[in-house]
Amino acid sequence: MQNPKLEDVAALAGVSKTTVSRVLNNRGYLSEKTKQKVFDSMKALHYQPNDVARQLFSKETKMVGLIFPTTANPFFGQMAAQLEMKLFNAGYKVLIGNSMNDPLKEKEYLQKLLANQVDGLIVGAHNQNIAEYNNTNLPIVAIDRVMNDDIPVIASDNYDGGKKAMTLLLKRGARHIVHTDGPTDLQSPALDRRRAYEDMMAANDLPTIVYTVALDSSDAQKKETFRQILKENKKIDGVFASNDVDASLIIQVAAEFQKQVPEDLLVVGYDGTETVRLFKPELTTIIQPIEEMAAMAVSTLMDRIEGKKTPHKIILPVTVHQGTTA
Amino acid sequence: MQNPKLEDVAALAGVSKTTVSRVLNNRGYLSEKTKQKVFDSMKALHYQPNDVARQLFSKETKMVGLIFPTTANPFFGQMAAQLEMKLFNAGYKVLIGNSMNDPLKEKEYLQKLLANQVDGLIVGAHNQNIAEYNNTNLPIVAIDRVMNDDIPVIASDNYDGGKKAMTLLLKRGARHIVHTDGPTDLQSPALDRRRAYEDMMAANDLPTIVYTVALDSSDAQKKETFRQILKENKKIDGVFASNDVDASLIIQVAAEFQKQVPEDLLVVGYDGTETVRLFKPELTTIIQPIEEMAAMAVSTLMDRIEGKKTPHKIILPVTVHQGTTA
DNA sequence: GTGAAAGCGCTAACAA
DNA sequence: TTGTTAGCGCTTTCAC
Repeated sequence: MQNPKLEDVAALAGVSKTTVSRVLNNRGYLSEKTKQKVFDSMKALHYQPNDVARQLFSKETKMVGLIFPTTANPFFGQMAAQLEMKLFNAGYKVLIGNSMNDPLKEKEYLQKLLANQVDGLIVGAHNQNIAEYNNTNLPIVAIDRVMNDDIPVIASDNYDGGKKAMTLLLKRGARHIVHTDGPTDLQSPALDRRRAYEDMMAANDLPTIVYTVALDSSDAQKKETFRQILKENKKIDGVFASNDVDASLIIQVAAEFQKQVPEDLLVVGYDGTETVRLFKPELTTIIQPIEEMAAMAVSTLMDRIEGKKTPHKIILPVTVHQGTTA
Repeated sequence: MQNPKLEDVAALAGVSKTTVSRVLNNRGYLSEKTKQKVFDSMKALHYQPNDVARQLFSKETKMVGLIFPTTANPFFGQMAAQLEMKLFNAGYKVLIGNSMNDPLKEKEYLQKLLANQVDGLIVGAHNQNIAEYNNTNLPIVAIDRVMNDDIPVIASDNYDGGKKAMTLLLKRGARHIVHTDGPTDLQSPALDRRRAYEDMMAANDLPTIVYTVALDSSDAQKKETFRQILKENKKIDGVFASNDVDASLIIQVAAEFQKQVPEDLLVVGYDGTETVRLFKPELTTIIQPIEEMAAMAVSTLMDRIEGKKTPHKIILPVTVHQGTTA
């Protein structure tokens, strides 16, 4: 049999659709007897209200779209899990899209999510020039990404994180420090890490050496870049990587070059997910407060959905995970 | 302004709703001129069809629900990412729910997803006795979990994986081998790993030592269990852990006991995600073919949705990642 | 306390 | 080639 509908319940209980709807939503005056009859009929038919019909009427879906590069990356996987938990507690379901750093895919997702009438969006993906984000007045919150003046950004204190990382390297005596970075044309708060690097190097009269790593390059391609770094910079004695994946790859490549970490090369990563701290506790890294960021993202989105004013930028503090690599 | 609807487009273009709908779905005969008029009006109004209304009519949402323990775990994070990609390519959106190994939450999710009229479900969560799974004739596919006779299971070859792990340990001379396992009351194909362990130990006339690790215990709690293991089994020289997280924790605990890996203790893990191979390449582990499993799960689900018959059990081969821990 | 009827935005028979 | 009308399953005025 097809799924029973409200009408079937009404027929079985011998009441009108209105009454069943009232019981369902606990609205208006109802005699106990009627209520009971209706409940019994619902049970008997295994009745399940159809949310799609409700959504059409109420014009809200209680769904939030998440657009992230990929949950396969521990940072985003953990962020997604935290967001999902907090949205669940706020009564929202989560429609997820992994953009894989592909602008086309991101655009398609955005369209699908809009078509699906999501009540809000949390974006952690990193593509440029997706005009559609501006064409909508859907509540949106960005994570670690500046989208436009109207979309609030949740970020960790990237400048301070960069300073902390550099302090570690400089204290341990590194002088020829390389920084790996994402594309600089992205308006990302993560650029503050680079600024901190540059400022600290300048303050110590040291020349900066920055390599850009494309977001969509494979691990193999990244390794090739890192081999290049080691070849081109014989005196390199420190690396401030913009994330823990890059840091790990660099450590692997360093081994190929017979460079010991930390003896010959100090390495500091970035992100400090639980996963990396579990699997690679020796990696010194800057911990982003994922849970707090998720909490702020969700509460900010809820504020937006309720039409409240929200700050444009929310910055949360980072901490250091002291391993042995720096 | 509110989102424009089909009617607004029709009015602006000076045609009927039907015509606009036809243009939208490219159905029936339409003059080029009319089409153009309609397209222009859609552009002018930034028209976006409302999928909720379409879903109500078509009775399909093109959404698939995913119920997993948590995407924060690399195995599930990668599995979710792969499933999402493949479902996207098949034209489906993904509603995700992290059960956090909480039966109540899993039940709530299931209800929400059913209410939301998802077209299918892929379940990787591990709770027992959720009757609702049987009460529905929604197409469902399970990953690494036996749910009932009617729900197809996608799993990797756990028995062979267990054998491979044990072979590694035995070859390197381990004799007092402990196995850590999930709860045995779950009807999980992962139990085959344990069977393989028991069979191999028996074949070598060795006594089995199995510890059960609750799924919802924290890393700290797990570590406590592992300290116990080392205390209670002074002669232990090998561990076959049921997953890489446990393996990592055991290695950490072993260090507390001044046990060197692999000199004093051989360790083999399970799962072999890209993440663990990146962050902890030294860990010898059994690689589950996540991508292939995701592909089979999706194609099986599609078959189910189309009403085709599907095999009840699909088993995919595992491989060994040879590190230095065994 | 309860019901009849209209409508959420869309699609598809059936006409024209 | 295009329009009229009914209806997807639900909620809510408004009337009794």
